[in-house]
Amino acid sequence: MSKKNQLMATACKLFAQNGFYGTPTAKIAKDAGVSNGILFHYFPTKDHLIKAMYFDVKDRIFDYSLSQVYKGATLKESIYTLWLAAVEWYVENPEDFNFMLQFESSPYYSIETEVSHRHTQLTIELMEKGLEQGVFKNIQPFLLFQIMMKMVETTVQYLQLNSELQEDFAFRNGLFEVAWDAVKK
Amino acid sequence: MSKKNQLMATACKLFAQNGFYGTPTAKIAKDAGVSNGILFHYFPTKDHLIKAMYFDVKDRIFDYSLSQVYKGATLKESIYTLWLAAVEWYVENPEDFNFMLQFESSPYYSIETEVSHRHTQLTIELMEKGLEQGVFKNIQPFLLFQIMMKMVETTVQYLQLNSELQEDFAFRNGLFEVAWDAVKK
DNA sequence: TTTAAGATCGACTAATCAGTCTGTAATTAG
DNA sequence: CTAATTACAGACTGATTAGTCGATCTTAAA
Repeated sequence: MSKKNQLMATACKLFAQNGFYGTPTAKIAKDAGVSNGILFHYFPTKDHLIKAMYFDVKDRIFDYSLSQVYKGATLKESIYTLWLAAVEWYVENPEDFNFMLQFESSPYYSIETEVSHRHTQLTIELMEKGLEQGVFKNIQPFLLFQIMMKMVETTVQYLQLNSELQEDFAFRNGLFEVAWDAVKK
Repeated sequence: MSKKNQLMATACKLFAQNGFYGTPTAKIAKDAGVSNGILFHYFPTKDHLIKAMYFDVKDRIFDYSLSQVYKGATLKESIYTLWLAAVEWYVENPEDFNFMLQFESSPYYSIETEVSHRHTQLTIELMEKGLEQGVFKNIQPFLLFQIMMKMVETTVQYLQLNSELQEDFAFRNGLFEVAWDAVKK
């Protein structure tokens, strides 16, 4: 792994443990096994690092999600696949999850950056399709997207607290149905 | 307002704007119009202040919620009232909302503190009642509680972005039905 | 009136930390 | 082979900031 990625991975872990506030750049560099200077070589400021990490996580989830969907899937299948991919990614990568949680409720986050990402756009397109087909309640597509994503959050958080359920497919499927029932007409 | 409350209110606003990280204690004291020293007279450390604020907000919401529920309400009515009270409180007090959002995804937060609060306990009791009556899907009461609370979050966030909907009762009711459809059998 | 306890102030400090700087290896290009 | 660019190290610093401290004021009890 490149030192840049090493730094981001270490930062992710430390941020999840101690928060942005409680994590000095020096410690990130030290734990990553690189020099202090190199951090600021790749990221002009700590804030740049944090923002870069956000896009990095988003990108990785998006790539994984795309690898899971298949052509010819029905609308519900596609949404299910995207939903589940997000859940599984976060269960496998809890640091990513905790980082995102923190980031999205911090002053760094803005809706614009969220909406601009391909992952969001793809999901919203699916929601629009569902609205056209009349399968969803009459709710703006972005809000539908938010509702589904919040259910991902809820699911992952619950799985973190009850790790014995992490292999339980039925449980996850059940929670997808909860999310689906929420938005379906 | 006492200086202690003055400090908490100011801290709430500043934390919402700049995050825990970006808000020095000196600025909190200055903006609150009190001395630096008095902050540490009431709160031994910045962390104590942050945790005290969490319980303060929780308490205030709980008091408000209780004032809204009435005896003889059906189960769904009670849950609706609690749900709506939370939404309205946060819409009226956006700093409280942003503070809680940040707090609950920070390392300060733990499930134990959440569960120990009367507000959580009351809501969970209602969920248990609903399970007995067979109106909910077969899901642990705490998870039911989480799902409802996440829908509060989603609703408030959306209302913050679309302030023209803040007076729209139909919209809020609609979103409660979304939440209800999610958990009902 | 005296006394004690808490409230309030603001200057001060010790430590921390984001970001700089200078110099050196490694890599790439010409 | 050489020049230039990029990767990397780690000591250093200026600014910031959490928390301290002693002094003064207020309140209320005794």
